[in-house]
Amino acid sequence: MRISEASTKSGLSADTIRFYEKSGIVPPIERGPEGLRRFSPENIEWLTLLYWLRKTGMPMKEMQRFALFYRQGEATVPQRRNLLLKHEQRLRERRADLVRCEEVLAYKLAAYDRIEGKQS
Amino acid sequence: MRISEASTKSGLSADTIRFYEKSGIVPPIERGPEGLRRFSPENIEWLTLLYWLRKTGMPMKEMQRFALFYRQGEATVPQRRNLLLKHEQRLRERRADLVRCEEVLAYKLAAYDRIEGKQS
DNA sequence: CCTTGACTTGGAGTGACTCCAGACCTGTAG
DNA sequence: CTACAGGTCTGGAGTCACTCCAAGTCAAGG
Repeated sequence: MRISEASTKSGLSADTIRFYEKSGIVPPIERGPEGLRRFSPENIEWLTLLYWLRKTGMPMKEMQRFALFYRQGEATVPQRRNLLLKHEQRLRERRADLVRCEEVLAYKLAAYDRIEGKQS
Repeated sequence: MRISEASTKSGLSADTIRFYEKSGIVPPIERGPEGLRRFSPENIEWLTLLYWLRKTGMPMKEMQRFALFYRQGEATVPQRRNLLLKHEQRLRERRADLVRCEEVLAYKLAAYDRIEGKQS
């Protein structure tokens, strides 16, 4: 399949996919005889994983390391597991931040309610 | 108090505070006779709120609008409330993303377990 | 044959910082 | 009194992770 379909299936924009390929986060994609990229189902699975990792804040450098391990085959599974575990940790921290921010907002909104209550 | 203390109390770096002042997200801070910024407790409260808003992904443009309303006084409380409610919505979406990503990671980690199980 | 539309590349632009050079005070130690 | 360290100032360059654009190629439809 071509880049637009790969984009809708993975969630990444066509530009981002090309950019990731240039940066080595996505392996060089096969090309058809006309020079267009032809994506395999594995490519899509990889892109979709990248979509979630970046959406939840994994930095590019870490994605690059992850991609490097991925290209080196199954021997690197322990390293890859470590990277994912580290990211899980990050997710927990982010969730704590969200909860903390919700509290701050609730406090602010309550203050607004008091101000508006006074006015009316 | 001066900028380093404002930084540790709010969580924003001194550079970011200066950058926010240039961008109008923070009102112009009072200066002492030597030209150094002197932060009031209100300044700190505002910076701390900004710290949480940006940490949870509010874009700068929205912070600018929020700051503009803030400087226009209590009459703009309804608009400010709307912005915060919109951000609350964003928080919920982000939390859903985190949860979804945790599922994806759990699935991947389980796949790694199967691979390693085969090897050993 | 001509147009439409998806795709290609390289490069410029954007958002939100982050870092740095060089200058200026202020306070302490010698 | 001088030397030096520490904190702050400004303006501007650098970074990260895209995002958009111009100019070109190609394939299919009318």
